[in-house]
Amino acid sequence: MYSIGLFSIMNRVTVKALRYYDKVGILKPAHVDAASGYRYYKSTQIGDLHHIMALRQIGFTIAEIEEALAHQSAAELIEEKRGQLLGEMEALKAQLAQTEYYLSKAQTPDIFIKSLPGVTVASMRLRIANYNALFQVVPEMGERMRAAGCRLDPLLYCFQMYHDLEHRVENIDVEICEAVTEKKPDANGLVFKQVPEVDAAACLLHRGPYSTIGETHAALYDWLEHNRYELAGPPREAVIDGIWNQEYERHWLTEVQFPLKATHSH
Amino acid sequence: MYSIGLFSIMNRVTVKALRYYDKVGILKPAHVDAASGYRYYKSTQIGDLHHIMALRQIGFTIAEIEEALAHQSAAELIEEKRGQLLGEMEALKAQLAQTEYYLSKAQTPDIFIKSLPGVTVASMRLRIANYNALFQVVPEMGERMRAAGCRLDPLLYCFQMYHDLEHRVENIDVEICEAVTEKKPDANGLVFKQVPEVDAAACLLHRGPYSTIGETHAALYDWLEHNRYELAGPPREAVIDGIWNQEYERHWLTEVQFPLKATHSH
DNA sequence: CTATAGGCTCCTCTTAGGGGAGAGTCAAAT
DNA sequence: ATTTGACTCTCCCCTAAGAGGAGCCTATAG
Repeated sequence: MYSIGLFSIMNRVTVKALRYYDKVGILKPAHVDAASGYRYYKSTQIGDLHHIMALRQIGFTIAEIEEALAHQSAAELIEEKRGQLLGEMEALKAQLAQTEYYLSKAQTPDIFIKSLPGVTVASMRLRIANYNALFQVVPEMGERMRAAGCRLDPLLYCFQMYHDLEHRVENIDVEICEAVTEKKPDANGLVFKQVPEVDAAACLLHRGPYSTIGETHAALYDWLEHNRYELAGPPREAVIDGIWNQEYERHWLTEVQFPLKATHSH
Repeated sequence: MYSIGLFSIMNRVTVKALRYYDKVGILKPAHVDAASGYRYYKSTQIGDLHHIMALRQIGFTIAEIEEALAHQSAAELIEEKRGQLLGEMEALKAQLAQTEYYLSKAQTPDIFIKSLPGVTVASMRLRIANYNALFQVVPEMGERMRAAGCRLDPLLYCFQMYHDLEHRVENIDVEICEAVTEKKPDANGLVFKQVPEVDAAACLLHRGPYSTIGETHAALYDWLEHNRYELAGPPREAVIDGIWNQEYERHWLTEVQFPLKATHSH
């Protein structure tokens, strides 16, 4: 019989941990003195402790250890843990790629991966000569929507999707979408539809005029490559602040969004 | 100005998180209504939030983000984070190798990596014909120690080190060590010395008689290979329960300890 | 017999928020 | 003007696996 301190030193496990394992019930001392409350361990318990520590070292939580001890067949639990570990590994690799990207660019992190909501939109898809044409088309679309009796969703998610397979500055295939509260019958060039949710999109804010938005797109394309992601849908530009809102172009704000799917690593 | 709910939806960050960022001071709302306490955010704060979320996504803690925001030069913090991530990656790889080892052996985890304490020992190094000779040598060593006036360390760490370069069953180069409270002058074959601490050793319990201890050694050698570790010193056997203690051989208990160093990966 | 080392319980603290209670507030519809 | 329902507020408790420490009790060596 060993006192807790001796058992702790023998096995290089802290006294705190041994008391905790007692409390949660995965390793109860062989004997507890009724009068003093002192815990005493037997040498046969060294094996039990080894087992617990071995499981801890492959990443089992205490609850999982409890289950493993009860169930007696650890194999499927280990298989499951292996799956978890592989998942964590992927996440770590992605983070590592990101750090390396920002270090190589000597840039402060500004690309944020988030999901995009599914929304009901009024949309118009058309081919425009260049970016400036948007300033004419968008207000006109607003007119038509008012005429159709649409109400904007308070979410205020208005964006353009670019359907060309690469970034263009002329003759652009663009779809303008504005979130609305409900669908109306298609009319006057307006098409109402449901844009599905996107699980993950890399988002980068663009500040300033439209003329330089190509740089922001380029930065995201560059990022895609370094981080082993692929585009999973047309790039979007979500308009946040613009001409109707801010007098100076340098205060304009647009979020460029690239829907993602992971490149199969290996 | 956006209410917290709208700002939350726009950026796909929970309201709880925004309140938390307010509380810890990394993102204070542009305006807080004095009467109602309502938080209002401006569109310029979207950029700040993006920055925070980008840092979070590469693994920065809130405290590190605070520092990054204050210091303004994120590069060295990112470099540091990269180092941390690489460390975590190594740990994960080790865990993964372990899970795969146990799955391949259809074995329940029982190998426990721990450090070994540095101790002052009385030692005798000699060549013995076979394992059984230990039962003669060890008690004799006890006699000599008593004669020399040694006192055993209450730690009770008594072990043999095997200096042969591979496991042997005959003509064994063994060093018997028993932890003592203080050094005495060397005499009568006893050598007093300091055994240094070992950072990491793979430990596996052997139950039962000495005759089968070779299997336990073999299991550890096998484990070494699968887990890309190398032996960093002579294997040890730490005696826990033995003939002086337990009548039946099947109750004997010995911990086999393999000092480790990591194989340089890749 | 006493000093001291070791053991006991109980409390708080750690991350980054999540869940919920109870109360107050805002904006649209009546 | 009022109602209603959706939002928002603060406050409290919860997480995992112990670490750190306070205050008190006990085992053991001299």
